[in-house]
Amino acid sequence: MAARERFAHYGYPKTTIAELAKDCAMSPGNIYRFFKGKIDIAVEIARREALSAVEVLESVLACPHRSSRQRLEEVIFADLRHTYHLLENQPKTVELAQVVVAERPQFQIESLRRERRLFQRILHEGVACGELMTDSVPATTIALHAMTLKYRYPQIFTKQSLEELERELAHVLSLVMRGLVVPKEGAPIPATQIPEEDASLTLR
Amino acid sequence: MAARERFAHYGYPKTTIAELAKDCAMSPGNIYRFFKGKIDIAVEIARREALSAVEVLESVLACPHRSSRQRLEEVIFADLRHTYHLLENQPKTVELAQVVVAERPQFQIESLRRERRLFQRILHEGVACGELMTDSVPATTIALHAMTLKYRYPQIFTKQSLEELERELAHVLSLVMRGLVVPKEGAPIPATQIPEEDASLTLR
DNA sequence: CGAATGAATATTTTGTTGATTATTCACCCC
DNA sequence: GGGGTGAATAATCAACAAAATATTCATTCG
Repeated sequence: MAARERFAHYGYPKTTIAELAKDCAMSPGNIYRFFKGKIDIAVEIARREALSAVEVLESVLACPHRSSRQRLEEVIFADLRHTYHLLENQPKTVELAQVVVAERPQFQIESLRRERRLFQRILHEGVACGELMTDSVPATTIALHAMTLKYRYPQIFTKQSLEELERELAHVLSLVMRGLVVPKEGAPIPATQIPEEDASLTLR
Repeated sequence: MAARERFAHYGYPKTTIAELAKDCAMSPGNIYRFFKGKIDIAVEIARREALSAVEVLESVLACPHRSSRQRLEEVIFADLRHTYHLLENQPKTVELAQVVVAERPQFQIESLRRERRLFQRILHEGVACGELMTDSVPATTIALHAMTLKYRYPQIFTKQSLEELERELAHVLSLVMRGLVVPKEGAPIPATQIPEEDASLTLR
């Protein structure tokens, strides 16, 4: 359904079923053979959006020559940048997401769960190869996810710039990594560096 | 102005200046000799509320026989419990706070700053007595504050119970303390225990 | 004259109505 | 008969009027 452009351009409430039907060369009534209601169209669009965003993040896992710490950090930074740019450049898409979450709370829960699973996978890997240490991977996953919540919903509380948020996130990660990373032969655990903005991770 | 009861009972929008004036045995016009507008009355109430809340938290600092870690943890837990109970039992007070923040964003910024200062004081102390270690107290303060943001605005994103939030917070603190606490003679850093709910810290 | 009033005015909220839009469904076409 | 239509109906939104309320200020009071 390429008519998601309409939502992105005119916004969810201002887009009518009649218009959508016309785009698809259908009658309004026929739309309801594919979707139970208008909101379900939005849900489907948001679902694809969310899946593709996670897929992009997963590409970080595929990169070789990266420590688990780096992977974790890059995923979290990429996430911050992605939602930040969305908020700035695609306000209508954000509005769509808000409508979906308001109407279908389950949607958000599942999105967050997907993201946590990504964290958990990286943590597992890191523990398995002796790079990270933790008593309990699931508990640490939840903690890590909760600690970085602010960077998943930036600009909701504070109106900070991306640069400020990145600097702050670097401090947060430095602190948490000191309790997570296995030190190398007495050397202190280095502070987190803000990674390069990777076009392939933030584009769209 | 004891007529704050009205806001707490009927809510900010449903309380009229005329009622407030009657409570004070005044004419409506005379209120404006004391407050610039209706919102300023709410600001004053919220300000006192916020100050007394911080004062209560500061009483934790006065307690002897407590490590810096314990103090930090107790302040954060007390904060979570305080706002959680407020949200449950005093919805009108929370509404008041939201109105104030919406109208006067500066108010929230200053409340957060006060709280951060409290964190910073504890951190300083801990570093001074060799109990905690960090490169930079200010940076760590900001990081700690950001990491615990979820527990300062509970139930806004998720609808978790207080018990869940406390368990989660304990994991978060365990993780961060491993990077913050100076280990004692090779012994591992213990996990965070959920402190007793101290009536003097959560009452009202 | 400063403190206070309360009627006058400005602003915000509430309620109502008409129009727009979502959804259903009896009916048509291939 | 399955896939589709579009008029009929229900739900929602937008615009406007009426009512309630915040704020001002000329006037009074002590």
